[in-house]
Amino acid sequence: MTLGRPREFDTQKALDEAMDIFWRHGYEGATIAELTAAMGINPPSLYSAFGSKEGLLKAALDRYAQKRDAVMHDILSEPTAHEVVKRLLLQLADLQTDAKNPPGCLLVAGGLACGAGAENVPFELAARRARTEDQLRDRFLRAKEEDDLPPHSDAAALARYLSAVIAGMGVLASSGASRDELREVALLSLTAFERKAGKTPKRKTSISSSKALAAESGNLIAQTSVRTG
Amino acid sequence: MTLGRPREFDTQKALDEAMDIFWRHGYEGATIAELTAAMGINPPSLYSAFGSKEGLLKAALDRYAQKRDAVMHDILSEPTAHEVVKRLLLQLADLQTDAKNPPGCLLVAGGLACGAGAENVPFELAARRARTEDQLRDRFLRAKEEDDLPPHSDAAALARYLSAVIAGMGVLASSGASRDELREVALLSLTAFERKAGKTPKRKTSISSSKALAAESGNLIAQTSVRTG
DNA sequence: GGACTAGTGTAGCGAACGCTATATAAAAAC
DNA sequence: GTTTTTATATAGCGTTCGCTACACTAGTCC
Repeated sequence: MTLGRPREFDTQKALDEAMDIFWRHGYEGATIAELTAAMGINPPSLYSAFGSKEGLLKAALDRYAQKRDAVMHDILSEPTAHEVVKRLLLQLADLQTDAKNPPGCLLVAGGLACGAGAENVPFELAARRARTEDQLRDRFLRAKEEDDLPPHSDAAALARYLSAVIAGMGVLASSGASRDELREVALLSLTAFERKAGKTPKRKTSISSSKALAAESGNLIAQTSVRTG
Repeated sequence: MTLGRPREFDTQKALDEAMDIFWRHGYEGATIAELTAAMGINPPSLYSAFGSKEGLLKAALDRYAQKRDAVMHDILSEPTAHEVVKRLLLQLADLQTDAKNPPGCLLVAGGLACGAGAENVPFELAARRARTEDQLRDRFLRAKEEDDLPPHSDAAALARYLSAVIAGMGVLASSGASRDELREVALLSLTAFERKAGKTPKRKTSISSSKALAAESGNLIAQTSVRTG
């Protein structure tokens, strides 16, 4: 034991609860009272452990990144860029609609635009999103070296495109899109990573989504109008 | 003149200013003090004209939709789905990085997740986003009827995919992406709307972005790391 | 044991929040 | 003119915000 009275709460469990609140209500929408209630502690414990509300957010984001990196590591080790992207997007469709988490992505729902006194929160979230983009860019650069992607392809642009799709899926998910709807978006996004006919014998579905999901399309309009209402 | 003392401020100009504040700081980050200062009025005038902070947001969103519909009307009248999408995405890349507005999209930056007492703000924004998605779906249904899109294509899924891309571009823009970076995303997104070889003689660039933008790719990594910093 | 260090619970700080009571000013109605 | 109606400016309402002073407790160190 280090010194003084030992901490009575589990830091990581508390951070998981804080993460959930930030995710669900955004940084500015999450109040200290709500956070401490969810974490099962009192304000002084929060401030002695994390310094400030923003410090708590950063600690929660670190934990978020930690979990995400574990997933990303597996995905990035897929043999081809196409498989990396396909698995990444389909897994994100699952994660962003997983009932264990709030819908969408913490790095997007946390707050894209904040008020006075929280100006660097959007910046902080953007930095975390950029990390994933950088990982993808590096993976695509490797794919070019391996002749997996054509030499004229722009790894940075492809990574940025994926970054946009991922964020967009997060927005859709946070407004109630279903898992299958997100999977359709994922499969359509994949089009940009398909080798064109003549280069390789492989040909995938082009404009429509996969057959497996086609049956779902009947009620999508109804679901869309629910989101609209 | 109707009755009583006439209003001294221009409602639409005031709404434009309010829109700017909501756009820049989000719903929860925008304070009444900041809004009234930007609108050049005092709180009682705001509340007599718009009822509440949320009422002001809705009025600002109505004005936003009004401007957006004017743009959408022209775009949707392009002859083919491909041209609709191309013009839409490229124009959005311009709009979301136009110095006359805050970066990104009000319907995304306004608030994806809000705290207690503002629960229906994210819902309201989602409904406005869904409207654009519905317009696109209807346009793609028409394109199918005109044999402009293949009969097996899923208009709703394509519209949802675009909705994701648009939102994603908004996220990127709000974290400082440049106009050219967004244009690259737009062109890559367009891949999902290209007829495949064998169907039509036309062939566009496949994986890399257009040649016109290729020259920009050299400093994109640097710009990305600025976003990261 | 006593000194020291650090976490916990209560209770509440000052500031900012969304919003409004009140008095006054500017127009139409008569 | 007087009355009626609505907008404006000042000033401040009650509440909630992020955060902390304080007293106390649970440990290590000697």
